[in-house]
Amino acid sequence: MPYTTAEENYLKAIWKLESEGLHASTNAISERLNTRPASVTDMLKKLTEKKLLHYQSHRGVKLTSEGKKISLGIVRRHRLWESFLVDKLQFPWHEVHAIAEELEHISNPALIERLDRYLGEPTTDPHGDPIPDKEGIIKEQKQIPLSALSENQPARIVAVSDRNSDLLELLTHKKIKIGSEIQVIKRFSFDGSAEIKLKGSKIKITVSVQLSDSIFVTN
Amino acid sequence: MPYTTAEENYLKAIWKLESEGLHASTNAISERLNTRPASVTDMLKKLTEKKLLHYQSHRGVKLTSEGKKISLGIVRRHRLWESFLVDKLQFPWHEVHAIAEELEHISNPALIERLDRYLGEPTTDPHGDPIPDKEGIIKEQKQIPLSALSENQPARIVAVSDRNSDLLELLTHKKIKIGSEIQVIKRFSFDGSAEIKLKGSKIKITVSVQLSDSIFVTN
DNA sequence: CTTTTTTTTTAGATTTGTCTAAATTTAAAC
DNA sequence: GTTTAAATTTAGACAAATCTAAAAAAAAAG
Repeated sequence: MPYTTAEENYLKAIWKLESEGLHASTNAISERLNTRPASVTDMLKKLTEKKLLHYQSHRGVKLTSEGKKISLGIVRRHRLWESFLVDKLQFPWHEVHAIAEELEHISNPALIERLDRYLGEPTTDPHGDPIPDKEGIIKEQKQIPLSALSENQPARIVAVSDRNSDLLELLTHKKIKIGSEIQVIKRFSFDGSAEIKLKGSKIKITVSVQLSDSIFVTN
Repeated sequence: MPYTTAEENYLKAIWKLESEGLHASTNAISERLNTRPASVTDMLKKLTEKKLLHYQSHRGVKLTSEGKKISLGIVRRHRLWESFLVDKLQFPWHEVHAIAEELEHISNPALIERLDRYLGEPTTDPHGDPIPDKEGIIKEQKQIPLSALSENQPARIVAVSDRNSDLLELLTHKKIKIGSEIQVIKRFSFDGSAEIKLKGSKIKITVSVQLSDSIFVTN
C-alpha cells in the first residue's frame, strides 16, 4: 500500500503521458524521468506485478484502474501543494513545481485533507490545471494549445505547462496570466510564431511556436 | 551537500542524544532509530568520512561543527513544520510529530524561509521546544523534568517530549498544556507517582513517573 | 586480574533503483 | 521483402541502506 518515491514518479509520468493522449512507451517514460530505458523496463515489470499497470513487452503500458487511482492521488497532492506555495507562501509560480515534486510524496491522508480544507478546496492549481478531488475525480476542461487557435478567434487562457520553470518566468515577464482574454492577430507560417493581443492592453505580444504549444486556451 | 533521508535521521538522532546530555553510542543510536547496531556502525563510518562526526571505534560519536550545523537545520525544519501543522492546519499536537518527520527532509532553503515568515518566525514549536533560527542558533531554556521538581515548588510547564504520540494524547486528555502553572502537592516514593495541581483548577491530577519524566518545567 | 557479559565491529548477504553493454524485437527504409 | 535503424529488453554490475551471524573489544562482575 505505501509506494516508494521512485514508483510514484513512474506512475505520475505514465499518467501524464496518458492524459496528454500519448503512448506510454519505454522511451517516452525514460525521457520524462531522465532515466535509462533499461531502468524503465525493470520498473514497468515491478509495477505490473503490483497490478498498477497493463504491460506487454515491447508494447508500452497503460495504467490499471488501481494505477490510475494512485496516480490521481499523487497529482492531487502535487497540485494542492503548488496552490499552498503560491497562495499562502507567496512563491512566484515558476518556483513551485520543483518543491511540489518533493512534497507530493508525503502521503498522509489527514494531512492532505486538512491542507485541502485550509486552501478552501481549490479546483485548479496555479498553472490552471484541475485538482483531482478526494475520490480522484478530475474535471478536465476542454482546452487546446494556443498554437491551434485560429486567427481572430477570442479565447481565454486556462492553463500553461508547468514542467518548465523558464517558461513560467517568460510568461510572468510578458504578463501572460491564467484567465487572460486573448486573441491571435496574425500567425506566421515561416516560424510558427504569432502576434497576440491581451484584452485590456493595446500592445501586441509576439509568441514563438514553443510558447504557443505550452499555453492552453478555451473559448 | 545534499544528504539522504537516512543520513539526516542519524544526524538528528545523534544531535538529540547530545542535547539530552547522553553519550551517542552505537547502541543508543540503534535504539532511537530502530535499526540494528551493525547498521549504525556502517553509517557512522560514512558520516565520519563526510566530516560530520568525530568517531573512534568502540567509543561512540560526537558531531563536528559541520554536523551540528546540518542537524540544527533538520531540527529547525521539523519544528517549523510542526508549528505549521498545529497553528495553520489545526492538527491535534499528538498527530504532528510523525508527519513532520517526513516534511523535515525537504531542504529547499527558500521554502523554509518563507514558511518561517508565514508562521511569524516562531521561537518554539507546539511542544515547547525552541526552534533554531536561520543561523542555527537555538535558545535552550533551562528546564528540568517534572520528576525532579520539589514538592510545593511552583513552576511552569515549558516543554513536553514529542517522541511519543500516546503521551501527547494523555496530556491532552488531562488538560496539561505548555505554559500551565503547576505545583507538585505530594510525591510517592513507592512508584514515583505524584499528585499535582494546575493553577486555576481545584482538582488534583495524578501523574506517573513515566509521565513526569516527559514533562519539563522551569521556575 | 581473570572470567563473564555487554557492546561494538566485521563479514557476508539482501533489496531497491539505477547503470552500461550487448542482444533481441519491432519499425522504417529501400 | 530484405536490410537498416530504432526501440526495447536482457544480463550483469554497482551504490545505498539495511539485515543476520560471528568475531572482537570493552566493561562489569567475581
